[in-house]
Amino acid sequence: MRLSARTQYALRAVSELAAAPPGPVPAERIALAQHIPRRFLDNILLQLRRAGIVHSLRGPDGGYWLARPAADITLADVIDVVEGRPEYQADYPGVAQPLAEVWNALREHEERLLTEITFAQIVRP
Amino acid sequence: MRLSARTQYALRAVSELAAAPPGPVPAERIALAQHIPRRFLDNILLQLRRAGIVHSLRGPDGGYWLARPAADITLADVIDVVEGRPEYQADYPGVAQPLAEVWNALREHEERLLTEITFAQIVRP
DNA sequence: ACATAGCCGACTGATTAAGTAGGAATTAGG
DNA sequence: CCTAATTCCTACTTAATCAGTCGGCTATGT
Repeated sequence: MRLSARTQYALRAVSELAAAPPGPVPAERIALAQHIPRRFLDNILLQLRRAGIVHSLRGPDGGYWLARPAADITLADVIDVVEGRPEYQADYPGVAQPLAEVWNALREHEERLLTEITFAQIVRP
Repeated sequence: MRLSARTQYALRAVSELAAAPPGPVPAERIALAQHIPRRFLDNILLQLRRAGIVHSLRGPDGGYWLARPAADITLADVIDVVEGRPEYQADYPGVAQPLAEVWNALREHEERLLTEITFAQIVRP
């Protein structure tokens, strides 16, 4: 379960939005709260917006907020956007073939967890 | 659960050794059976030998074999050698803190599976 | 108008991944 | 001893990915 810094930042940013009271949260606030490099965060939030995870508003009192209720956004939703769907295929010849089933089992377990946990659960443990 | 090509090759090579009758198996044979670039495989087998996973013998009729019974070598044993132990640490401020526990849960499940499955199980499913 | 935000593509420097190259050392058989 | 098979070892190369950074533009509320 390797997650890039970018992905972890994205998850933390969304957590921050999920925990915030309604209304736009400026990127600056998120950056400070989660110790994320400001410019990099911009970049990530842009990606999340394009994917429809968050909405945004420019100008004073602008910022970002969740496009859906936190209970409807799973960890997998965010990871998929930032990390991209992993193409998995196994060409394991002969005796090594059973290895592929181990990866499948692991991947499924991972998938199940990540699609079950929402940000509502994260911010209210 | 991201595994580098190197790691997957290592696991497949060990599987091949686990499935072979007693006696040295030349790298060439493994490379052919598993479609692994020959030189690269050399490299990997060297690492496995240094880690004490396999033994080797040079010269004609030389090759590699498992240092221990296949039932005593787990997937984790090989992965740890090739991939190196992952340093995990989480500095998840504030509301994002619960994320860390999700990673822990995933990592533990992964760990459990990988340390339980041996190459004896892989080659005799 | 002005300050405060987000929007956007391009760029950079460091690290890792995936092999390759060239040859030296060892072993068995004749 | 000679030869062929095979492992051993260091170093190199090439491409991709990662983790940001930069410069400037655009929208919005007061």
